[in-house]
Amino acid sequence: MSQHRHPGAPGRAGAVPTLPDLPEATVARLPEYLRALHNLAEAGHETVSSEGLSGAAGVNSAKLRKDLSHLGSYGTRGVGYDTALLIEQIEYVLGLTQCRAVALVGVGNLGHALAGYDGFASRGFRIAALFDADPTRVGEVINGLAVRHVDELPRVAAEESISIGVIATPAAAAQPVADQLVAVGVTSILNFAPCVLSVPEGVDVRKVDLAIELQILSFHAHRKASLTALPATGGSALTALPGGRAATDTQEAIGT
Amino acid sequence: MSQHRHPGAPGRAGAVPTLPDLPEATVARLPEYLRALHNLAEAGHETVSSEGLSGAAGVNSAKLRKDLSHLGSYGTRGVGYDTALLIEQIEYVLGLTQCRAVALVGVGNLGHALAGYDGFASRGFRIAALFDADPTRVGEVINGLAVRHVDELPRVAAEESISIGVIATPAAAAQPVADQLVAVGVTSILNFAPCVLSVPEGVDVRKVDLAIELQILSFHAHRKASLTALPATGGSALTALPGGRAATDTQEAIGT
DNA sequence: CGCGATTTGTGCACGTCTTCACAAGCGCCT
DNA sequence: AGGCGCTTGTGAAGACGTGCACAAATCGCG
Repeated sequence: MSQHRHPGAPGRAGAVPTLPDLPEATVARLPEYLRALHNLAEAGHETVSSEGLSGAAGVNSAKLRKDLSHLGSYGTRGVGYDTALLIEQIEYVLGLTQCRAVALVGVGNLGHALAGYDGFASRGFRIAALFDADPTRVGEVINGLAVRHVDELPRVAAEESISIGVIATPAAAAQPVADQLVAVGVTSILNFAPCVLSVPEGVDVRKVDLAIELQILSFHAHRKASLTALPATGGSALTALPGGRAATDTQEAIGT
Repeated sequence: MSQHRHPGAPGRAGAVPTLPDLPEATVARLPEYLRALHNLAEAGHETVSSEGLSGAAGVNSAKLRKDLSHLGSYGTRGVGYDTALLIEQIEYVLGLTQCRAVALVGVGNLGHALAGYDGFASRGFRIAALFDADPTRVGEVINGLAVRHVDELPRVAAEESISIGVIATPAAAAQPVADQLVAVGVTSILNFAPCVLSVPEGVDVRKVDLAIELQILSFHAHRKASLTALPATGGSALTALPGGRAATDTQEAIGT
C-alpha cells in the first residue's frame, strides 16, 4: 500500500520535504542504481523492470525493489519503473539536485589525480578549490584551478559555499586538515589518508583506503590458495573453487 | 577456552595451515588493526590493550576482541596483546607474508596516481607491471616502470607471477580488460571503473568508486540540512545536529 | 468487459553483525 | 601464598540486512 508518500520530490513544491530515513545499506546502493539508470536512459529505455535494473547494477532484484520501496517508489505493477522519473527521485533523495562544491586538500600524487578526475563533474560535484601545505606547490594550476595555501581555506570557504571536503594528504597531516575543514563549517569529509580522524558530532567522515582494499583481496587469495592446496588430492588444482562468501560490496561471479 | 588453535602461523611449519574462515566484516577490519599496530609498534609499545588498539583503529573494543578471537587470538588476560606477535598473526592471515605482485591496467589520471602511490609498496604490494591500450602511452616510464601495451599481458603474466589486477580504465574498457586478466589466471581484481564487471566463479572483484563515496556524503548532508530546516522553530539553527545512524564504515564523531 | 500475463511491493524467516555484560585467567603486590 | 585489580574471551540478546515467495495491481488483448 502506498501509505507513505514522499513529497519534496522534484516539481512538488510546498509540502514538507521529509526525507525518508533510509537504511545505510540502501543509501550505499542508490548511487549504483543511479549510474545504471543513466546508462539505460541513454540507451533509450523509457522504463525498466526491477529485474533489468538490478542486473545492470549487479544486485538481487528483490533487494532493488525493497530499496526503491523505501523512497516511496514510483513503479507501475506489470510495467516497471519510469527511467526518467526514477532518476529524478534518486537524485533528489541523494541531494544531487544542487551542485555541491568540493574542496580538495593535498595535491600530491593522489590529489592530483582526483583534481583531474572527470567522474566528479559528471555527477554533480564541482571541485571548487585546491589546497596544499607545501609552498612550492601553491600556485600550480591543475585542470584550470590554481592550488592555494591551506591557510587560505577560511577565506575561500566564505566565498564558495563548500559542501564537502576531500583529504588527500599524508596521514600525519590529515587530522589538522580535518580540524581546519570542520572549523570553516564543512560537515562532510572524504578521507583518503590512512588514519582515523576524530571529528565533532554531526560531521560525517567516509574513509577510502586503497591499500586496505588490496589487503582484503590478498586475504581471499590466500584463503583460496590454502583451500586448493589441501583438499584436492591431486595437488595442482587450478579449476573452479568452491564459491565462498563474498565480501559485502563484492561481486563474486555470475558468468556471461 | 582455547579449543581452537590455528597453526600455519609464522614459524610453525608442517601442520595444515587451516585458515579460520573469518566473517567478512572482520576481514575488512583486520587491515585497519594492522595499520594501527604498526603505528603503536613504532611508538615503542610492546603490548596493547583491546581498549587502546580499538581506539587507534576507530572501533568498539568488544568488536575488536571478538575479531581477534576469531583468529585464535594471542592475548594475555590482565595484560593485553603482544604487539609484534599480533602483527605477525594478522599479516599471516591476510596472506601478506609473501609479497604480492600487482598488475595495473589503465594509466590515465587515476592510474598514474596509483602507480606512484607509495602506500602499496609499504604494505607488501609490489606493482609489477603497468598496461594501457593507448599506443601513445606505451613506453612512458612511471616511477621507474615502463608502460606496456595491454596485449603483452599474457607474456608478462608468465614472467612475473601476477596475484592481483587493478583496473583503472574508463568504464567502457573495464570489462574486456577484466576478461583478459581472468584469462591469464588473475583471480583477484580491484576495479576503479564505474561499472559492474562480470567474471567467472572463483574470481573476486572489489569495486571502489570515488563518485559513489561523494554521493553517499551528499545524501547525509542533504538529510542533515532538511532536518535543521524544519524541526527547529527558531529557523537558522546551525548548532549540533541530532546524531543519526552512521554509515557502516563511517565514523560519525567522538570528539577528543 | 473479463482474463491472463507480468511486475511491483512486502510479510516473513533466516543469517550476519554488533553490543553488552560477565566469568575466567593472568600478573603484581603484600 | 593469597588476594586484588585488570583484561581477555565469549554467551546471549538485539539490531540490521537479505532473499524467498506471494498477494495486489496494472496493462493488453480477445
